[in-house]
Amino acid sequence: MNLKDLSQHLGLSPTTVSRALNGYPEVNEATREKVMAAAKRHNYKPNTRAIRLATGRAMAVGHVIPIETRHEIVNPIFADFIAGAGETYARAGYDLILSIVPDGDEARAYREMKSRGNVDGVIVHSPRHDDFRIGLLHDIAMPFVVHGRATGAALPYAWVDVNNRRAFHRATDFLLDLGHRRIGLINGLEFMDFAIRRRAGFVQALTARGMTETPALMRAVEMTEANGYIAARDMLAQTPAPTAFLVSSMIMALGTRRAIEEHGLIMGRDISVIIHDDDLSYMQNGADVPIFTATRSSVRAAGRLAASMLLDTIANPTPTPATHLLEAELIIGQSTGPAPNRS
Amino acid sequence: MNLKDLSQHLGLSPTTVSRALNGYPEVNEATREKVMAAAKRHNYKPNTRAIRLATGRAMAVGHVIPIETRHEIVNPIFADFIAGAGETYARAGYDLILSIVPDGDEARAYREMKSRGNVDGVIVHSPRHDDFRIGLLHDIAMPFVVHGRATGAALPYAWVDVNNRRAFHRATDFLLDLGHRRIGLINGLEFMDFAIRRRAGFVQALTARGMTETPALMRAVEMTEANGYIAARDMLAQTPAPTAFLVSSMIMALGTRRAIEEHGLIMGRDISVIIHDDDLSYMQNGADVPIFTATRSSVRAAGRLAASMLLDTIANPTPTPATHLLEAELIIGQSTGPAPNRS
DNA sequence: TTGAAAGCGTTACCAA
DNA sequence: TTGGTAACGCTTTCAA
Repeated sequence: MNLKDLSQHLGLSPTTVSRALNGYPEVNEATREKVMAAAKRHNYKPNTRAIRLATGRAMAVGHVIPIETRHEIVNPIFADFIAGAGETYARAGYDLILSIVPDGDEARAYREMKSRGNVDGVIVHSPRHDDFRIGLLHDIAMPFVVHGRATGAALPYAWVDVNNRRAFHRATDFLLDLGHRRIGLINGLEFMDFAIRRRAGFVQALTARGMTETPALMRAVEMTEANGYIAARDMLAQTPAPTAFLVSSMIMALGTRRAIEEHGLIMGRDISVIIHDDDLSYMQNGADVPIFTATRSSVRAAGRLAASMLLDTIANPTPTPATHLLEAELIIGQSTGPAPNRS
Repeated sequence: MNLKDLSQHLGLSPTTVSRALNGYPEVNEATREKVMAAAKRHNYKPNTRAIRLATGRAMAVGHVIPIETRHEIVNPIFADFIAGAGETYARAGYDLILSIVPDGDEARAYREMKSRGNVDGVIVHSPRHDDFRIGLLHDIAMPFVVHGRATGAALPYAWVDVNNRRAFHRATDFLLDLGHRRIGLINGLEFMDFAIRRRAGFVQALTARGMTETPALMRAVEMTEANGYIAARDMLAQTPAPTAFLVSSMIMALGTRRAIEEHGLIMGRDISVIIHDDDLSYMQNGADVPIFTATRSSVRAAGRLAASMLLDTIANPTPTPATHLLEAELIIGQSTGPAPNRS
């Protein structure tokens, strides 16, 4: 059943039927109702391919996940975020195109998206510091919203981000309140924007209490289980050892836990650990709080927000990009106790 | 730059240019070369929207992730699998459309995809036992490949699956070889196909050694951290307690670990744990082996395989669906030791 | 308020 | 081997 069929059934022209269905004001209300009813009755769905060609819009948004091909780093697909964005797209009749792009030819990939015209805009994930994609997308006039921030970018751009700085400030405060004085920071590599912000929050919290950061208790490493292990192991070997850890990802925390156990300590009893991870799709909502404390944001809501910002931009391009900083939600597990009385 | 522009530049008809570019045999080689050169020079990319309408193909594949809306269960987005599939699509010029579908109106969603014509086929994720989607997709003539299996389905269908039964058989064997005699199975709910197969493998391994399964040491629960905790806690409270656990997901294993620690035991020293999880995108490849043993498959390769099966089916529909059973790769962590000498 | 016709950028059929 | 023309299913402009 296509538009022509439907209009013939109704004894109307395709034009009128199209207008009725798309809510144009100039159509007679009686006609509109007849058309709507018939459309529903015959289960008419407009053909997306035809709409796309006729309107010149792709009715699709690309989510671009860059993957690091040189090393074994595969960036996560931000499941919660994307699920949230998907809700928004579905409501607006847009498709979500997931694009896994090897970092070697990202520029080519974006340009091709543009010239092939199969997306109206993109969400940029995993921004790096001063990310080149911002300039590129500007150049090719591809609407976009960044999931995260890219400090150092010369041009303004729209973004949605979790307040990483504040999250780490609060997490650090929390540990300081418990009496911890030697807190180890296990952070991601600091070419990633969020890693810089997280460290800043950590340091600020210490400074605010008249303390200074100890370089020996700070690591910035590739976020892998092995590196989480090494970082924690090395810090635990110091005298005095840290009494708490602040870990910048779930993956690294697996390694951190291993080091702690190898050291003969029990996490949450002998040593406190706070983990921050934005992609907690593998943990459940609500009651499923792990043994340690986790700081997290409403990632799904962030996805919805970013998506509607992008759709807005596509509909009416504005010179001043919108930005949204979301506060992370702090979740306290049961077993993160006070600082142990160890020297 | 579109086809018309390009053909005018060349002094040829759009028809000929199209044929030259698409490798039709009837075009003069000299002409073809001229056309190719001009296309490259002018950086001509055919407009996807037009191709789609003209050919009637969507040049896109849908990956449908059902989400459980009644409970808080959000099915994972199989990052590795999808990344693998994405590679295949990219090579073939297809888009990957990620579709998050609330389980309430899945049928509607599939029918709409069909009538709107924005995908040529779909990958079905997270099949349930006797999944209704197989019949549905058959009815609406939508090509599909299932990621997993749906035992009990009346119709034949194409699938790619990990050999869950064998994986659990081998994992159980491994523990038995270490001397364990009381092994707790913490499994997912058995309306999910893989959960049934995993239990079968576990039971078969016991049976093969003349042992019988102990119902008190087997749980089938919703795969959450909390349930992993409860299951393990309850089993540990029994006398005699299990000396090992076989856990059916990473999420549940977090809870299992918590229960073990609360019980005053150290995982890998006092008690062995094997975790099986197909979606290990958050662990890195290679050396990053956690403290416990993990059984995993080459999920990315499975995604590539499923994708090319689907593209084949789309290109030339065959009555006999292809099926592929992949062996899981067994990864041994350092600390899973022999059975403790506890009664 | 409705309709006819052109157009979107390709492919595909039929002639030449 | 090449070209003209219709077709894909809608939207949009222009007339009525």
